[in-house]
Amino acid sequence: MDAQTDRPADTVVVLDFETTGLSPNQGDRAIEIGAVLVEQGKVVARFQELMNPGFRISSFIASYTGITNSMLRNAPPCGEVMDRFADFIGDHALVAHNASFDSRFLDAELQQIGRTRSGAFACSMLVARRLYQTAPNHKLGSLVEFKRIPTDGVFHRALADSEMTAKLWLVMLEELRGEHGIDPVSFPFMQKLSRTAKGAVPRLLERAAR
DNA sequence: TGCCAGGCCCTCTTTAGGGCCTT
Repeated sequence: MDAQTDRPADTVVVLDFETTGLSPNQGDRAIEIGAVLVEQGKVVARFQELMNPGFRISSFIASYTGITNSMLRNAPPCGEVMDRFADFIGDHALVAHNASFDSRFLDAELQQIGRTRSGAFACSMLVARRLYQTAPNHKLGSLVEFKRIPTDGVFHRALADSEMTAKLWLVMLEELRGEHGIDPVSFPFMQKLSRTAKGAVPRLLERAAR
């Protein structure tokens, strides 16, 4: 397996942002980053830091995340945290639930400090939409419940959500290996699966099987 | 004052509209 072009899907950084809103283009900023480094299917490192966006967060965000203005008052600024986080992710492949959201914030925050990422993104939500077409919906919490993945009951905090996303990701990889006979599962295959029309998913899985 | 995300994906589609998902 080519280390650069065909990386294994079980060695990734799974990340999750809590933010002041939905769009960095509208001035929203990150307020917390959580991530786990997964190597060969095992969590080997964790990253979690609050960061001060430089303005007060709304009561909605405080209520939604449990992160308050007083918690952020003495937190380091976004740039300082993101510089450390960029070192944490290195050139690893990246995974997030609804990756288009987290990739926008990651790239916007890195741009603020003149850094970039090299790792490609995959989206656990898009893969889950293909694999679990009978799930009631594809919210992270619903999928965790659907797959009976144990949790500590914490939701909408960055590290907890990244841990749950990592567990969901590994469950999907295990099903692709065990039930569909695809081994090894490469990161590019997961990206391809996430972009395959739902009706064509069975044929893709069949072709990829041993 | 009024407006305000963006990408994916389905369908009563493709010269479009609206729900889902993330905070």
